[in-house]
Amino acid sequence: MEDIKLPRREREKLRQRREILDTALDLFSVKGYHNVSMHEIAEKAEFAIGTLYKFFENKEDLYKALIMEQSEEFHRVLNEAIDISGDEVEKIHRYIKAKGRMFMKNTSMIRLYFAETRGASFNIKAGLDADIRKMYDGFLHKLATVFETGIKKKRFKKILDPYYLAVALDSLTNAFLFLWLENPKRHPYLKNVETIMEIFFNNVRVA
Amino acid sequence: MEDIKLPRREREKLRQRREILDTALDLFSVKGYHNVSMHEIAEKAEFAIGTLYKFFENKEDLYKALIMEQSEEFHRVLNEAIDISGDEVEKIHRYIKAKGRMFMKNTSMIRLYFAETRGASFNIKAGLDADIRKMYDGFLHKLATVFETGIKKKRFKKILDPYYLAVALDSLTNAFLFLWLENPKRHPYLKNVETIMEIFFNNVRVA
DNA sequence: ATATAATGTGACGTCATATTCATAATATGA
DNA sequence: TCATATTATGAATATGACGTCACATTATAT
Repeated sequence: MEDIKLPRREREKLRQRREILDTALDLFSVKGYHNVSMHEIAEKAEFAIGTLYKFFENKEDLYKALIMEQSEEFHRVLNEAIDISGDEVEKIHRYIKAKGRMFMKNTSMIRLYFAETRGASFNIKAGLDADIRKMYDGFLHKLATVFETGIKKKRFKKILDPYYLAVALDSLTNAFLFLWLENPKRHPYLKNVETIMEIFFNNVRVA
Repeated sequence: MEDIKLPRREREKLRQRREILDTALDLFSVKGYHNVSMHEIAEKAEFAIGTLYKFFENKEDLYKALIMEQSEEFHRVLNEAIDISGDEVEKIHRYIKAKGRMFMKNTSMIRLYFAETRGASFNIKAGLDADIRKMYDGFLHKLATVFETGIKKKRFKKILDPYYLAVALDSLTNAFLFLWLENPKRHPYLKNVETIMEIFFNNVRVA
């Protein structure tokens, strides 16, 4: 975060770049990659077509820049949630809540993010997908270490591979966040944070 | 299934239609809707372009026919798994296994199916999405009744909304099936069926 | 065997969209 | 202020895909 002392011209450029990306995010997240034209982005962002090509090689390049930026922000927040100190259950609780906040703060971003990590990403020919998967899996492994530590400390049962626990928890949070996306009033995520904790940490079956 | 006694010509037509759809499935599931042209489908299926338009109004129509057919088959099998008699845990076990079999039998279909039900479906303008969601949600509600009955019979704790239990279970199975898709040797689903049952029916936390 | 109907074909028209580049507008600094 | 460099513009071009339709091929009936 040391972008404070750039030459005026450079800062101006960055600001324009940001405006283009923000506009593109709005459009892509609602209509999808193939249903948004460069003209549309240019018009909505109030730039000429040519200007877009000053900032990005081509449409795919613009899209990649957008996705990478958003994904990095998303993962930064999630990693932070489990990095700061606390016991294992706390960390997990924090992660579930932080993820929820990220969703609520920017649903556009989320829609795009999931188009890339979930449903096979058909938008972009190659490269991007792999990068994001790597970040995603990196986070899952980190989450797995939380479980691993919990098991070592005998807080959690040692019945399962920690990585699988991480995968399971991640998928549960996604499921409830999707419910929330579809119908926020009917399925308030904050209430369901506890549901997730229940499912994960308590028996469903009667002993 | 009473298509045995159609006039020869009609049967021939159906066979051709099927060939087109099968080819389209291969292509769409790998490259996505927008990266497959009608020409490409025609060529791979060894028909002329014009012939495709004898069977389907347009590209979108072809795609819809494909998705609906595949989705119906998928849900037919899942519904069957929880319809036949047995106690609630058995039904759930059967569902998890049936879903796994469907994945393994036809991964192409699955990729397409998830592109539609998961990641926001940007492919098709309207209509299809809603139909599939409806089928999907119908199934979830049916799965929920299994939990509901289980709770009534005091097999399951009454701590959670049965619908949420269904959503959670569905999402867990998806997560492990995605793992399997990515790396079948490393993450064999059949072994993970038990993992899923463990997570769902046993405490993770030490009592 | 021939006429007629049904079906299959693929070159081509049309259109949408990505990208380019000559020119205009603007900024810089002497 | 004016010459020069930098940046923005958008009309024009290149590309590629959908979908049509006049014609070719094949099947059916007399």
